[in-house]
Amino acid sequence: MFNLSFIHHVMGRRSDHSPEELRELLISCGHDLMAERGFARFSAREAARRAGYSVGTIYNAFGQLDSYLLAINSRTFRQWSDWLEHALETAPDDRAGRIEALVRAYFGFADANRNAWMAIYDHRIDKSVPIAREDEAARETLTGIVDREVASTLDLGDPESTRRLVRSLIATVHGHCAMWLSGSFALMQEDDPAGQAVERVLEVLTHHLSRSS
Amino acid sequence: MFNLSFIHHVMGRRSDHSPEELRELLISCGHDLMAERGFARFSAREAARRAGYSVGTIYNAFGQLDSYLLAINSRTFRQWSDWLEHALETAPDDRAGRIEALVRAYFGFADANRNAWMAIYDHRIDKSVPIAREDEAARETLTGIVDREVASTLDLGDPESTRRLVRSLIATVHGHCAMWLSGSFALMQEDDPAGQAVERVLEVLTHHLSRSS
DNA sequence: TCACGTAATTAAACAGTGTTCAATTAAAAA
DNA sequence: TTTTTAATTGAACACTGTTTAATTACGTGA
Repeated sequence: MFNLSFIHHVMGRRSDHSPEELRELLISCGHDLMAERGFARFSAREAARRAGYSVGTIYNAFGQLDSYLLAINSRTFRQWSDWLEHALETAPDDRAGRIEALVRAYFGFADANRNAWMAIYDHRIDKSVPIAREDEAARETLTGIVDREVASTLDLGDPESTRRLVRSLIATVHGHCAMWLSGSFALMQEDDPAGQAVERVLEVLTHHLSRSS
Repeated sequence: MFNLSFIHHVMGRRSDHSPEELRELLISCGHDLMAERGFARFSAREAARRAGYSVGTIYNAFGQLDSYLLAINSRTFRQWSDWLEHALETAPDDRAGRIEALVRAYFGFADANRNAWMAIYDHRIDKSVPIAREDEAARETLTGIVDREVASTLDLGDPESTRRLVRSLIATVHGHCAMWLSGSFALMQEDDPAGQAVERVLEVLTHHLSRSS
């Protein structure tokens, strides 16, 4: 008969990666692929291939594709938080200066990581997908930074009001950033969307400062 | 031989639809499909099937898929503009009242047409795709409405400054709306994002009104 | 009326995708 | 060493978008 021994399959339990290492490896390769291709052209097969595994391994490690994508985006969230913290370290000491640094860093990260950043919002998950504790934490860390910064600038009587305002300001900045990267602002011939966002945020903050004093 | 005459193909030029009618039919079916499935699960094959044609006809009529999707989203833009105009007709006569009506209608349309509305932002086109004049017009009509309303409320000396502010306010409202429909606000326990957007817009407008008077 | 050329329409082919699953095999346990 | 367990695979399935050769309805000219 024919000799088919040259078809060599590496399978079975492998000791070269522990379960945690494997997840880490897959997330790392997936994140790289997401960064260079973007969400629409992301491929689980290709991500697994780059990690030296096949598709099934992703389903093994994450259960479903959505959980894998969630984990990839969580990595982006953590990088984003680090980026913001780093920018705040070298920010001027006055209130407006720190807020401006924060907003510009928000834009800066999105600009420097367009595909990965947009993937966060491209990935729509419905409620049936369980969100791991660590994925939730990665997202909360980001809003936590903004919470902290705004709270040190602005102290409304009710902490709940401050919380709502912070969310609203995040949405404001997000809107500018999203429309910028989607090209809507280019059509509108606005060349400094970050600057506009900074102005809006400061206007709103001064409005609430004068009200609360 | 076998009698295969029961396999009946309807092809060639068909007189039941003029080119314009065909485009209209495809856009209509595509828009319906987009509304019920959303961008991620949209299928050109299925859209063509519903129109009674096959995929190739879409490529015939629109050249490339991106142009077809652009046309579908343009329909959403026109419906959106109509929705806003209609809301403004029954709005209170004072300035703040009209602005609030506008913002709430912005949210109202997005809420009532979630999939179609999100598809506008889900569809990323690169610069190589030519944008038809009518597609551009559909988008300009929407910003035109906001331009008009804000201009009647606020008259900064420089018309260019007003234009930039209007874009920024659109981004502000868009940010709130996008984060709302993506579920980010639900996680943040904000139950009236439209109200928050209205407040931010009015705060910014009053700030600029007091500056210019 | 009939043939001809044009243009609309199709099915099929191609290279991908996500998802599932039986088969395989490496490693751990007995 | 044998048995059990669990990780890994490739193939199968039903879909995508995109391109293209083949088909055929239609308008036109003779």
